[in-house]
Amino acid sequence: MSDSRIPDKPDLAGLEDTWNAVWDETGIYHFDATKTRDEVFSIDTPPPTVSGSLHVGHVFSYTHTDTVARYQRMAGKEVFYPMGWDDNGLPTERRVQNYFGVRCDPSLPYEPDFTAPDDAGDPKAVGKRQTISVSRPNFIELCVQLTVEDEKAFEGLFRRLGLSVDWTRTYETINDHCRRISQLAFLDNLSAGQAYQIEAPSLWEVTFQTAVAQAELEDKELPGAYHKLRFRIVRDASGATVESAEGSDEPAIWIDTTRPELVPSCVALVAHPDDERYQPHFGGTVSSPLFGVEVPVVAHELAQPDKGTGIAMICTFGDTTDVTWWRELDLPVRTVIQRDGKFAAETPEWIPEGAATEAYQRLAGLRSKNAQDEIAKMLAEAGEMEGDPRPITHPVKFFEKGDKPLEIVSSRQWYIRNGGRDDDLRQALVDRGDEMNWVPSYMQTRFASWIEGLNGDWLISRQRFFGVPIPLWYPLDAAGEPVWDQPLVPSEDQLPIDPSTDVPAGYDESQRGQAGGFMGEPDIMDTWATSSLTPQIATGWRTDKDLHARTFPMDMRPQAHDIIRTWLFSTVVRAHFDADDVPWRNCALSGWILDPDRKKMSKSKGNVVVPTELLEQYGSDAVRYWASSGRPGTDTAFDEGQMKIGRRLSIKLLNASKFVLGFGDPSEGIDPSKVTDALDRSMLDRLADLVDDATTAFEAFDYARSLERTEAFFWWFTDNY
RNA sequence: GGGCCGUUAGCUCAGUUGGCUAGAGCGCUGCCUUCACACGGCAGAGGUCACUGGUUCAAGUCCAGUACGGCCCACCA
Repeated sequence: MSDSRIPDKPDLAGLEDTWNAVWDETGIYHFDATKTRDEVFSIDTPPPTVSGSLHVGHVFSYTHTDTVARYQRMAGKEVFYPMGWDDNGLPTERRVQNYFGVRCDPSLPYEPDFTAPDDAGDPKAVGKRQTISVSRPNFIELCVQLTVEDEKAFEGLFRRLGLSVDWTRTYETINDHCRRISQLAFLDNLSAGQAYQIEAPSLWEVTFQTAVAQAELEDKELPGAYHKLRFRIVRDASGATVESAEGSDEPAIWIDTTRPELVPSCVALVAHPDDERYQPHFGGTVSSPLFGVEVPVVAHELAQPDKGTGIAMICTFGDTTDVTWWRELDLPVRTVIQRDGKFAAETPEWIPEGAATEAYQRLAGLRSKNAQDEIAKMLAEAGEMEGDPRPITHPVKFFEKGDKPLEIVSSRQWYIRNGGRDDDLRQALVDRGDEMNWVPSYMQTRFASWIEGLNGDWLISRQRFFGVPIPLWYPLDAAGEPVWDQPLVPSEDQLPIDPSTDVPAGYDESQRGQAGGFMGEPDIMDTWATSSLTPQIATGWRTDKDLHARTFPMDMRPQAHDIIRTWLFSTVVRAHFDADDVPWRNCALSGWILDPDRKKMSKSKGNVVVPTELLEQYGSDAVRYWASSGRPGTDTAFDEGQMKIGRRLSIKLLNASKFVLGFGDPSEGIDPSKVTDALDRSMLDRLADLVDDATTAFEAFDYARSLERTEAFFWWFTDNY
């Protein structure tokens, strides 16, 4: 250190560029792949979604991880710190569609010479131009083409923020490597019996027309209404026909339902076995209003005597309880709502001809909401509904990215076992939580309670077009029907494949869709099916055994607490199967950035604060200072005041450094044991305590505590020493 | 309905196994253009530690309960 490096007037401006250039030239953050596992600290960095832009929340949580990375490096560890970009999923799919004016059609063949339209990216062209259909491989190419620009911008911002990432180690979740790992892991799961397909009722999004998983659900409080409907009693428990007594009302059971439109798919009425009001009717039958379909009255302990009239109609399927009842009581399937969310045009075969069919035809083609209004009218006209519907609000299940209530339809889907239907596996996964250190510790409770509350396996197939394809084909029998249970599996060296354009061994393209030929699996995998493999992707599982051995299980997974049930849990499931181990030793959960606009400064600001502006205005160190003041797992208010303080602290630090360096060249070295002045020794003691304190804090991933202590010491040092 | 977290100065928050008159920063008041720093320094005002009980020589800290705020989960009749 020479005096010429000490400026007369220390200034923050340009520090980021200066040091980024040095870091780049020296490759100081490049991973040294010769270090052994115990010398390495490896980080499973969350890949941000590259559609859209980074926001202050990213700056916040990625800074936390970076402080830990830098601490570990100072503590002597070789830090493995890669970065991924997530370009799977609906947001990217939509963005590619709009940007290029294309639509993914897996039935089309790959066109190697396809180029994007000239007006790609032109906002004026959106919605006006003719949509071009392209094959899935072409669509993926366009996605990569579009996201590479975003990735550059993201990388630029992260570099400016000072993240000590190894920028030579990046991945995109849709690239060949990730598709390969994703398909490889799936095929492993398949051969181990951990992945399976089944035709079963599952939650269905009618807008996107795809199945969704339990982890992607969200409850919304919606207005609804109880409709009290009459089911006439047909037979008693002995099977004898029940006649109405002379002059009195026909004997009937009244039920309350919020979904009267599902009366045509009613398969039974259910009440609690202990409910004395309905015990006499168990084993008997009733006739559904309007449609006159005779259904049994059954008993099941899930029925709640205090809800509605205490007896419910079971429809296939109105809600997840219906699925349970249908399965456990061995009831038939009578589906009326199709995958597009509309009532089937054809009158179902179980509905009698005549008035019942006429009634059904008034519902045919309608969506649930309209059908509900229509049937309420009919029920009222027919005198089958008592009084008016009684408005209530109730929770309704939605896909977290959807805007229509989910329906339940029966379809063939792929699942990965996750303990939802297997107590031993469930317990094994809960126990994996004990093998990991949780920061903050109470987050483990969320992990465990999510697993304990699972009610089915992980549904990974999606009826979408963009994503990592399920790497299978099916032979077609002589009648041209797929033989689902004999999938054609690609070999490992073929991966990644796209069954919509690639051909299984022993077949040629001309046999696609032909009797005696083959068909590709049409579904893709859920984005989490790939994201759950980020440790495997980053560490070179099955592709770079040497690197994998030096970095896996990883040391740290930083992530937000809202995706414990999705990303964190699914990653644990995958590592449990793939490695019989945990994916990482430490889970560091970060909190949210609370929007200050909600509190007070919404209009006064007017414009959205983007991270680049913050970094310009306050400097990276100041923004990092603010981020680091948010304690692990704690939601933190966006606070420019903290950034101002951070900026002052940074300047103070530069000036104090200048002052200290003015005393001479510190590289001469000072032996602390030779310091005799009481004042000096006192300061050094205090410093040693601080180092202990900060080290302890960082070992526990508590960067905020470390900052607080260090800052306090620094002010004491400059003021008093 | 079940569970988790929180409630300390006007604001944002520290307070680690219970232990000296409860701390910091911001903001506020007053003073200081001292040669590292006015992007600074010094001094000061400001708190029934949500509430109620309990354990203890001693409780912001432990226990029980209550209230309020937030989050997660739950079978939509």
